[in-house]
Amino acid sequence: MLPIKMEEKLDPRVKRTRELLEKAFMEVINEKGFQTITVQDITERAGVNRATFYAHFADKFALLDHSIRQQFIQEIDKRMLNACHFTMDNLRNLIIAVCEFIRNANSKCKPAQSQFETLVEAQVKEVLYDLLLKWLEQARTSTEPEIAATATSWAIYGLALQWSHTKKPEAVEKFADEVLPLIASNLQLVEAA
Amino acid sequence: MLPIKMEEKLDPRVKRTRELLEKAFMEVINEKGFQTITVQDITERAGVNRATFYAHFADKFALLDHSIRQQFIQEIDKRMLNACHFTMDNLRNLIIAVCEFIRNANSKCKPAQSQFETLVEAQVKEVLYDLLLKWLEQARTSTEPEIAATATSWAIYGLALQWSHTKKPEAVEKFADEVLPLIASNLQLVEAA
DNA sequence: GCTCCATTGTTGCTTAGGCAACAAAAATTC
DNA sequence: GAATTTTTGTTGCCTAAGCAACAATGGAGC
Repeated sequence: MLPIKMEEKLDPRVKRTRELLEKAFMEVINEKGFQTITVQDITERAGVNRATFYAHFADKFALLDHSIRQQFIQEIDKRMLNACHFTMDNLRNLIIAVCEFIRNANSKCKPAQSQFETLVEAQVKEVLYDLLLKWLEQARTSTEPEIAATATSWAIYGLALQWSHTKKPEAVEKFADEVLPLIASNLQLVEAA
Repeated sequence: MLPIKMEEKLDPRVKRTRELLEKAFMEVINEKGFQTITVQDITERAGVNRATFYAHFADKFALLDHSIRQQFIQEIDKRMLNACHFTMDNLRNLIIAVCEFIRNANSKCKPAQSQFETLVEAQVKEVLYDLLLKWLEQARTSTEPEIAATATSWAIYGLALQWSHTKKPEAVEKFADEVLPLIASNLQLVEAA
């Protein structure tokens, strides 16, 4: 159950092809690095026609974007059994998910991948925004949901990034507890009767 | 490289679908047993449409046949790097492959699967026949290749089955060495200058 | 017996994927 | 820097897979 988009009953063939491409992409990228790989490398590994690749992604950069996004969504799924609505616990898990994701991204892509950081940031904030917006639309807020969602997504990412640079990884939960009230206040939620 | 049929450049989609069905079949069969599973179970697990199943197999029995055959072919592939032509070593490995395959089949399908033994026998002998025939057609024989291939395939299977009932599994290689001359004589090969 | 429900095969129609060929853009090589 | 190869996107045509609906079969339960 994806937290953002509910699975829109997409054609099994499409699902299969995307998964094959994503899987192959991760494999090949770990062997040769992003710069050197070609679309051919990916499609050959995936056992998918090259023309089919272009039916799904504009180029390998688009696949990279999509891949980052999917991995982050998976990170969320892993940590939040029910992300459909807001609870303090869900919010806490969400913060932890962002921290862990950034930490993994940094550790995996250490060499010369500061290029990736921008992409990661963009994807993560987008997913965060969508999820938070969904939560806020189901609740009462004292601000426009779009405003609160933007502020909160930026705040979460900024804090998580800072944490990943300074704090030790063991303290994720502690860190989450620390910033939870601050983040929550960004949501501008009004208590319901 | 399959030993029997050279890979006839079959459509990637066909290959994919068959593999998905085979994989799902093995999974489901290990969970519920062959009798109780339905075609739906298999196709749902595989993520393949039920109609597509029937485009490939007449029914679950046909898939069972195909599955047994494939597993035996895999057993051969595992043990024979180059099965394209006859050598004493290839023949020895072939004998070992049959022994191991029967042993595995018996150990896995202990309960109430004597029904399967007939199917296993049929498939194994068929694959053996095809492979031996290919070998013999590349060589000089003092008999019709079809005759020699039939006799040899039956002989190999019979001996392997007897071995699986009586001898201890450790002695596969020893057993193979023991029967190798006898089996080889069945091939009716004439030494080439 | 009977109904009810699940499963089976089959069918026509739609959609996604494979393939080959192409021109254009990058890289390589020399 | 010219020539050659590789890679890239794109296209039209063909085939395989998805889907929904159907009648038919076959149990399971009453």
